[in-house]
Parts: sequence; C-alpha cells; structure tokens
Amino acid sequence: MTVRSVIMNAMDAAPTKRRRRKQARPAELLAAALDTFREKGFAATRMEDIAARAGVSKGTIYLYYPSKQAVFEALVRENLLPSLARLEAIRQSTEGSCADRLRRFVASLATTAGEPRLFAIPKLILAEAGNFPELARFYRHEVVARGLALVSALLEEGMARGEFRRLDPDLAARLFIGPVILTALWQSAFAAVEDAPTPPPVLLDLHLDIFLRGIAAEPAR
Amino acid sequence: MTVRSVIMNAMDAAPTKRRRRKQARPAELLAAALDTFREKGFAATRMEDIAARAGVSKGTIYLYYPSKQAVFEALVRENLLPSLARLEAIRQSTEGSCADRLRRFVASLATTAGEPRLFAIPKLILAEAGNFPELARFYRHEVVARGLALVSALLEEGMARGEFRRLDPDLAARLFIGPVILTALWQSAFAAVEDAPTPPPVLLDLHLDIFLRGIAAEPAR
Amino acid sequence: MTVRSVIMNAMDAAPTKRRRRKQARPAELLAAALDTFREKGFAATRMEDIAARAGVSKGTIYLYYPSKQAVFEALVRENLLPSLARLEAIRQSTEGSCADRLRRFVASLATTAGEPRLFAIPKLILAEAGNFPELARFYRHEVVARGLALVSALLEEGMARGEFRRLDPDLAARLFIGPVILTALWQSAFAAVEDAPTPPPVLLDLHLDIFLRGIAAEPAR
Amino acid sequence: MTVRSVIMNAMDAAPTKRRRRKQARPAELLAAALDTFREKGFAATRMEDIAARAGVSKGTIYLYYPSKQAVFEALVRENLLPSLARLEAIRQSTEGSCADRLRRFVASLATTAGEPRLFAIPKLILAEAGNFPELARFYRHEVVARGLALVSALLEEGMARGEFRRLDPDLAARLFIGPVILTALWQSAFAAVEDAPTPPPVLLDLHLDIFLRGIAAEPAR
DNA sequence: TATGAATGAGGGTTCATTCAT
DNA sequence: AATGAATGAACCCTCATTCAT
Repeated sequence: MTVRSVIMNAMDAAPTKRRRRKQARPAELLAAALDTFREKGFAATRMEDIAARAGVSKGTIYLYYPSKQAVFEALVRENLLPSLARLEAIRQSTEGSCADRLRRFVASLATTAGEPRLFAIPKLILAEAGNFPELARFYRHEVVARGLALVSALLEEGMARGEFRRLDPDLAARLFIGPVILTALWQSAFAAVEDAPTPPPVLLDLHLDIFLRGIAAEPAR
Repeated sequence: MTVRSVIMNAMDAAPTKRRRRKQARPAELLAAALDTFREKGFAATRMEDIAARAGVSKGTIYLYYPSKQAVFEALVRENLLPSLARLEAIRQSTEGSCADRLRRFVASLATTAGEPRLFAIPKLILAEAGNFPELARFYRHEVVARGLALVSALLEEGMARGEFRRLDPDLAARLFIGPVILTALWQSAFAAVEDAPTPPPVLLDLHLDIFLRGIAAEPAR
Repeated sequence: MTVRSVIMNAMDAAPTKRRRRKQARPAELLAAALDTFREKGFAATRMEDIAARAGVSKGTIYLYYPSKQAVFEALVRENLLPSLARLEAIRQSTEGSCADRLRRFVASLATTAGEPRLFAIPKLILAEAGNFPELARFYRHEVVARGLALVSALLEEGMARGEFRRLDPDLAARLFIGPVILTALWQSAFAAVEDAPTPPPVLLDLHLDIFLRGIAAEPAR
Repeated sequence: MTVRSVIMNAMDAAPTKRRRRKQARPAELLAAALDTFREKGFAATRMEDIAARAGVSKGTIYLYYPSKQAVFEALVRENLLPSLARLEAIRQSTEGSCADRLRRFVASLATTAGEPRLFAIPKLILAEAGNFPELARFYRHEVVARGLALVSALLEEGMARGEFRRLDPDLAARLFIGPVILTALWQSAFAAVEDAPTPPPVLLDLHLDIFLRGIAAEPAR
C-alpha cells in the first residue's frame, strides 16, 4: 500500500478541494442565475452574465446544465419545493387557532426562509409561462395547487371549528395568498423605481387583519 | 397653421379609404403588437410577427415607431390611460355608497372595457420592468399611483362617512386592488395550462364580500 | 392610372435590378458554396466564408436557405440532375455504335458541361455520406442508380447487337464508370499536391481503349 | 544507453499487465480513433468519443498525441505502410505470370489484411485532403505513388515478357487500381443506404477479367 | 408611403485543449 | 501515467434595424 493510495482512500472520506467545488457548483450557478434573471428577466440574461457572476467561464455552465432553459427550470424546482415543505409543516402543526396558523403561513411566505431573492421566482414564472408551458404546468400543479390546498384545508378546519364563517374554501384560499404573492411581484417589478417602498410586513399585517375579520364567524346575536 | 396641418385637416374632412387606413395604422399596429406580446412575451416577439399580424411589411412599422421598445411603450401608454379615465369617472360620481362605488371599480377593472386582451399588460410590465426602467417608472407613477390614489380617496370618504372603520387608506387600497391585478396576471400566465379556470367574477365577488366586511365599521354595541 | 403605377406594371415585365438580383442570388450562393466546400470540406466551411465569396453578408444566406446543411443539399441536387439529363440524352440517341455512345458518355462526364468545379461534388458526397444519410440515399438512388442504369442498358444493347461479349451488365457498368469518378476524386483530393497531374482525357482514353477491348465480342475463330 | 532506456528494456523483458497496457495504448487509441472517424468523419468526431471508445479519459489521449490532427495523421501512417509492404512482397515474388501477380495484388488490397475497417482510410484522406495538405502530400507520394509504381513495374515486366501489349504503364496502373479503391470508397460511403450491396470479390473478379483481356498482347494472326 | 432584401452584432452552444489533482 | 473540471475561441443562427427601390 503506497503513500499515494492512502491519500486516495482518504479522499473518498474527505473530499479534495476539487471535489468539494464540483459538489458546490450547481448551487453556485443557480444562485448566480437567480440574481441575473431577477435583474434582466430570462431572455435578456446571457449565459456569460451568469457565468461571470458565478466566477466561472461560460462553458462551465454546460458541464452542469444542458441549456439555458434547463438552468431556469432547475432554479425554479430547487427553490420552490423547500418553501412548500415549510408550509406543509405549519399546516400539520396543531398548535394555536386556525387564524394563528394562517398568520404563520404569511410570515413564512413573506420571509421565504430569509432569502428575499426568492421573491423573484413568481415573477419569472409569470413572465415566462407563455414560453415554457411545461414549466408553467409544473408550477401550476405542483406548487400553486399544493400551496392553495394547504390553505384551503386550514380554512375548512377553521369553519368546522366555528372560527370562520362558511364560504368556498378554495376561492378564499386564493384571496388569502394573493396579496402575499402580489407583494413579492411588486417588489420585483418596482424595487428600482419605488421612492418610499412600503415594508411588506406592515402591508401583510393589515391584510391579515382585514381578511380574518372578513371571514370571521358571525357573532351570535 | 402649417401647410401640412391643412392637408391633414382636409383629410379628416373627406377621408378616402386609403387615408383612413393611414390614420388607423398606429392603432392597428399596436393591436397586433399586443396580441403578439401576449402570446410570446416581449423578447420572443419578432417585428416580423407583428408586421404579419397587422398585414403590413416589417419596414412599415418603422414608419410609425422608431424601435421595438417604442412599440411596447406606446402600447402600454395608449391602453392604460383610457382605463384610468374610466376609474376616475366612477370615483367622481356620487351615486351610491362608497362600498357600491368600490364594487363598480372592480367591475370596471375586471372587464377592462370589454377588452380582455388588456389583461396582458400588467404581465408584460412585470416581466420587462427590469429592462425598461423608464417604462416601469411611468407605470408605477402614472398608472399605479393614480389608480391607488383613487381607491384611497374613496376609502377615506367611506371612513369619513362612517361606512368603514379607520385604517391606513393607502395600504388598504393596495389590498383592495391586489386580487384584481392578480386575477389578470393569473389568467395571462396560466390560461393555457389551467384545467378548470375559476371565472374571475366569482372570485372577485368573494373578494368584495370579504374585504368590505373586513373594513366595515364596527357595529356599535 | 398614375405614372407610378405604369412604372410598377412595367416592372412585372422587365424586372428591376433588385428583382434580378433576388432571382440570381440562389445560384450565386451555391456557386460560392461549391467553391468553399471544395477547398475545405463541409465541416470546415464557415457560413461567413461562403457569404464573403458571394459578396454578401452572413445573414443573407439565411434568406435563401434555412441552414448550412440545406445549402449543401441544394448544391448537390441542383448540379447533379442536369448532368444526368445529358447522359439520358446520349443514351437515347441512336446514332453510332454502342461503343461510340459509351465514348460520348465518358466525354460528357469528363467535362461536366464545361464546369470542372462540379468534379468536387462526388468527393463531398462520399466524404459526408456518413453525416447526411438522407443525402446519401438521394445520391445513391436518384443519381448513381440512374446513371448506372443508363450505362447498363447501353451495354445490354451492345451485347444484343453482338458488339460486346456476354457479361453482367450491372457490374460492368460500375467498372465502366469507376475510373471516371475516380478521376474526379483524384483531382479533388490531390490537385494541390500533385506535381505533374495527368490530364484526365489521356487517362480516360486509355480507359475506354482497355475497357472496350476487354468487353469486345470474341472474334469468331 | 540512458537510465531510462535501461528501464524500458527491463520492462520489455518482464512486462507486467500495467506495463503491457502502457505499451499498447497508442495502438488502442488509434483503433478507437479509426472506428470513430469511420462512423462520423474527422470533424464530427470528438476527442471524448475516441477516449470513451478506448476506455480512457479525454486527457489521456494528449499524453500520446499532441492534437486531434496528430491522431489522424498517426492513424493514416501506421496503417498504410504495412499494407504497402505486403504489396511489395507480392511484387518481388517471381512465382506465376504477371497476370497472376496482378490478381494477388487485388486480392491483397481487397482484404486489406483481413482488416476491413482500413477501407475507411481512403475516404478519410479524400475528405480531409484539403484541410491537411501535409497529410495529402504524404499519402500521395509515400503511399499512392509507391503503390502505383509497384503495379507499373509489374505491367512493364509483363510487356517485356510479351504477356501484355504495349501501353503507358503508369496510366494503366491507375486504371488497374482504380476500381479497388473505388470499391473501398463505395463501401464506406453507402454501406448504410445500400439495399443489396454487391460483394466486392464478384466485382473485382470481373474487373480483372476485363482489364487483363483489355491489355492482353494481340494474338499473332 | 410601403416594401422586403440586406446587414451584422449578438448570443447559445460545442469542443479541442489545458492543468491541478 | 491518468483524470476530468475548466476554459474560451469558434461558429451557427437570429433578428432588430436600415435603405434602395
């Protein structure tokens, strides 16, 4: 057993700098892509822009993703599913009233795990849905539908408990989530030209206030 | 009065078919552009596509607009200002309660003067705001801000009258308009992949119901 | 009827410079392509090379042919079918012995209508057959097979007349045409490095001499 | 004698499997290259294709050949010289008539030492002659010229012996070898699209029959 | 006014080659 | 000796824009 082979074996356990890099590359590339897509949109983003921001050369991207479209799709998929998982966790917790859990939903979405750059993804999806029907379908069915279903279930639970008055839970779920999404879109679109941006928390607090009053069970007379 | 304007006026007086055509050209081109941008987005739309849909040749577009970007900007400006004017008219009418007038706001926006193709404009703005900061600023300040101001004023009137409880009228205006805009975006983005689309009126009725309850003045005990 | 419309009508009969150019472009482009493919082969030829040789810009080629491959295919098709037609004419003429007509076949092929650059086409086909199976099939079945059939028919007529001895006419046709093709290939491949090139006519005369003796009917003893 | 050569000699004396591998590498690489070039042509072959077929990584090829072009040149040189040597041996044997030896020439070329993949080399040369003038010169002068000289000498011997009639031996040599080469090219190019390929031996037998009759000495009257 | 042939800069993608490991 | 991640020059193709007719 040579010195070299010992080293090689060690590498399996403790990856070399090179291997660690290889592992980290996809995430680095997607982060760079997100930033660039956010600023310019999909079409106006050049592969070279992404590469430069990631600190690699253009060709390197193609070692990890076969096309610009594939980068975009990976970006969407990788980032949305974790967000959904967090919502799922909130829905399943049984602590607090349904109204409380709705508040936590909003808080979770509004912070998107402390990564505000993810706010840009809904904008990208909306903007590019026409050009990427497959991606639109994925987003519509795997992300939006599941997100709405979580809210809808929570609303139904609230109705059953008598917290909320009776109304169509699917429609109400859309109205509940709408302002959260719109806040994200707003930020994406007008951040650069907004003079005095409203901090999202203030807006969302008012949304919760109005919405929860609006669906509150009628007080018995 | 220049020689040219005399000629133009003469044309207005006795327009031949050809002359009427010439006058109508810009509007025809913008209509064709709107349809094409709706389907493909700004970047993926080729000048040739617009020209073909308008029934003219590529070069002709440049007789009326100096660039593709100028076509886009004209499209936005020409179509949004009339919509705003209609909202203004509603705000100024003094018939009915404030709640009623808010209902008519929503109805007006939801139909966009019976031209559902205009729904696509917010999506286009959203997608291209990063690439056209000047347009984003125009839209933000000339369209959105004015629209919000109208709603805000109506809400304040309602508070003064005692119809609504006290809350920040600017924020509430955003929350009021949000679902309308989002419905438009939703339609634009997912029409192609939506299995059973919710008709916007049903959704917007529920929105009005919840929102108006949510901001209603507290019943005196 | 205006002056202008008179001019326009005249244009239909006597095409303007612009139209004449448009008509001539495809042939000019194919000529430039042939020269460039001859020198460098298909893969090493850049569209820009072809464009420069034709005196146009890169983009212009795409107004007439949708891809580099399409240029190549058009080049082959346009140039080979006329050559085949000339052979057909010779085969159908009934003047002279069959041997005479074979001599005229060779003469016709060897000059390729006075356009020696066409010699390069068989080389291109052979070289690229692997990459363009569809083109190979076209050439094999529409050009080679038909050319061989013509020769084969002539040989059979000669056998029936007693000019030639009995042998497989299809195989003999290949052996007859072989040296003609090979001469073309030879020229294409080694023109640049050949010290003292053999003039094809001399070689082909000897070919005719040996071949015709080789297939001559046995003298009655 | 250097230290290194001592080591190398030692390796020759007692080659381990690993060492034998190292020695065999160049030949393995050339074999993989030949197969890939045959299928796709030079330009469309990627170094990675060759590497994969040889079971090594891309970088390894560069340990043995400095460039793709060098691989191609080595391939040609290594494979053609042995074939020439076999022809030389036939030419020098004095058994049989000259016609017999010509028959053995054809047989030797047609089988290319039982390695039919070598048939592809003339096609590759043909296709790339324009891009590799140095290689074309090598092939033209070191391979073709020497091959033709062998045949030419045999023909002259036959003329001197009275087997063959008088004719230009260099030209006749080309006509003699032509169908053999063309058969190789044919196979390479059309194997994939040929419906009922003629087996080369049948074709070449007829070639020998016609050619030898065509150059046979005139019978005394 | 209208046309559409022509342009040429620009960007996605490929792949021979390099070099740190 | 061998690897394979990384590079970046090269090239096909697109399309906004121009301009002669």
